[in-house]
Amino acid sequence: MKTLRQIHVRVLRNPTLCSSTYTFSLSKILSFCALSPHGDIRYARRVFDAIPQPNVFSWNSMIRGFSQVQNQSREPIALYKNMLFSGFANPNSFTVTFVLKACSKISALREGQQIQSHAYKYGLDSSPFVQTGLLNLYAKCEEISSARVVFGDIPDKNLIVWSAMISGYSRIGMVNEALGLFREMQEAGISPDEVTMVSVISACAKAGALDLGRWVHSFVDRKGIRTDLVLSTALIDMYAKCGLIGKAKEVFDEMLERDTMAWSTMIVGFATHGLVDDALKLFSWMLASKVKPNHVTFLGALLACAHSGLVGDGQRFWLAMHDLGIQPLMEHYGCMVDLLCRAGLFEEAYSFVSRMPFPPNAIIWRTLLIGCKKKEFQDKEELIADHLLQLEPLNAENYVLLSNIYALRSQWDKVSSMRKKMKENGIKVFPGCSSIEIDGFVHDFVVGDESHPEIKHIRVVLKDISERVRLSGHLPWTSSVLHDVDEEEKESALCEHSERLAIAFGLLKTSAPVVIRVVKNLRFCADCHEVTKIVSKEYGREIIVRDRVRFHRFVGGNCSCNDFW
DNA sequence: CTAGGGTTAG
Repeated sequence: MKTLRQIHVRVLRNPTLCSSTYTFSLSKILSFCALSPHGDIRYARRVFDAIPQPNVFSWNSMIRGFSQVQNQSREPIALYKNMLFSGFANPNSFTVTFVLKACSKISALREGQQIQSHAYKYGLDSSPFVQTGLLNLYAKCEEISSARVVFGDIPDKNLIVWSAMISGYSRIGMVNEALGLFREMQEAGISPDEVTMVSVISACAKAGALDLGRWVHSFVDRKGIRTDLVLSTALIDMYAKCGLIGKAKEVFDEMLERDTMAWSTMIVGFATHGLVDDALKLFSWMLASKVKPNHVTFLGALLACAHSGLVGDGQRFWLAMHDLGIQPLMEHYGCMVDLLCRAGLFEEAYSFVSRMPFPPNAIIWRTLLIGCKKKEFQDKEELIADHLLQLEPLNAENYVLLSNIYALRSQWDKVSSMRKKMKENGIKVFPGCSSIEIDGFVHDFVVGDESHPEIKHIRVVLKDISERVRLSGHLPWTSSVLHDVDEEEKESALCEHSERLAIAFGLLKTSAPVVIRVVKNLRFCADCHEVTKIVSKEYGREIIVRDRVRFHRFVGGNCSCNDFW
C-alpha cells in the first residue's frame, strides 16, 4: 500500500498523461486496493470516486472488493444499482457473478432474483459462472427446489456445479438427496475433489451415518484426494457426530496444521461426548499453540463445563472470553444458563438472564423453565411461561413442555388450559423424528408414519423388546405402535415411539454400534434412558444414542457418559 | 477480474 500510494501521487501530479492513460492507471490502482489481501477498500473507494466514468472493470473490482470484506454489507448490491443508473457501463458475466455471490453471502434472495432477470436481459444466462452463481444463491438462501431447477437447466454440469448442488442439500440436512446426487455425479463420469467430499462428509455427520462416513473416508484415501485443513475438520466432525470420538481424535492428531475451526470442532466433539477433561486440556493446548479461540471455541469450553457441573471453570471461561474481546452471543448466554441450572443454582441463572444486554430468546426461557422444575423455584414458573408464550405463541414445543411440568405437579386444571390454548391457536404438534443408518441408507422414523417397508418385522422386534423390559421389572413404555391410543396420549408417547422404532430396526439389521439421532422436539428423557439401558443389556449390544445435546454410550446396560444433573 | 467446502447453546 505504501508503494502504491507513492505511485498514485505520481499519477495525479503528472501533467503529461493523456486522459485514457490516466483513467487506466487509476483503475489499476483501484483494483489492487479493492482486491489484494494487502489492499485497502476505503482507499479504493476514494480512488473510484475520482474516476469520472468508471468502466465495467472498475465497477467489478469495487463490487468484488466489497463482498470480500469481513463484515458483510449491502454495499456490493448498492454499487451494482449505481452502475445500472450511471448508464455508462453495462454489466457483464463477471459483474453478475460477483454481485450474485454477494447476495448469497447475505441471503438477499429478492435482489438475487432481480439480478437473475438482468442476466437474461443482457444475455448472460449462458455463462457457466452466472449459472453456478444462481444455483449457489438459491442453495444458500435454502430455496432448494429453485436451486434444483437451475441445476437441471444447466446443460454441461461440471465439477463445481455438482459440488454446489450437493453442498446445498447437505447444508439444510437433506442428507439422502446429497448422497444420492454424489452417486449420480460419479455415474455421470465427474470425479469429485476435496471440496465435493467436504459436503458429502458433512452430510454423513448430520445424518449420523457412520458406515457411510467410514466408506467416504476410505474413498478419499483411495482416490488420493487431498486431505486439507477443511476436509480434516469435516472428518473430525463426522466421526464425533457419529459417536467415534477416538477416531475423530486420530484424524485431529494426524493434521499438519490446525486452525481455529479445527480446534473448535474437536473441543465441541469432546464436550458433546461428556469427555470434559479432554475438552478442557485441548483448550489449553490450543492457547499454548498460539491459535486464537473464537466464539465457537468458547462455546465448546462452556458446553464441557455445563455437562460436568464445573460452575467455577465456566465462570472463568466467561471472563476470559470478555478479556479476549469476544462478545458473548445468545448461545453463550444459553450455555451459562444451562450450566447454572444444572448445578441447581436456579436463582443465579434467573438473575443472570435478567442482566442480559439483549432480550433472551425462547431457548433461554425454556432452559430456565426446565431448571425451575424443583418445587422451591415454582414461583418463577408463571413469569417464565408468560415470556415464552409471548415470544413464541405458535410453537407446540412450549405448550407440551408447560403441560408436562404442570402434570408433574398434578396441576390438572393448568394442563387442560394448555390444551385449550393450543386448540384455540390452532397449533399442531410437530411429530418427533428419529433416524438410523443401515447399509448406507438413512431411515427416518416419524411418529404415526407406518409406511416403512419392514414395519411388520419392526413391530415384532418392538414387542420382544417390550416383553424383555417388562421381565426386568420395568413398566413397558406407552406406545401407539402396540395399541391404539387417543390423540392426547399419542402426544405424550411421541418420544418413546420414534426412538423405540429406530432402536428396534437397528437391532434387526446391524452389528455396528447403533447411533440414533433425535432431530426435533425430543429430549432423551429419564424413561428413554432407562429403557435403552435395559435393551443394551438384554441384547448384549453397544448402543450410542445421540439426543440433541450430547451422546450417551451404553455398554452392557451401563451409560459411560458423565452427564451431570 | 469469474463459480463449489468445515465448527455453534436448551
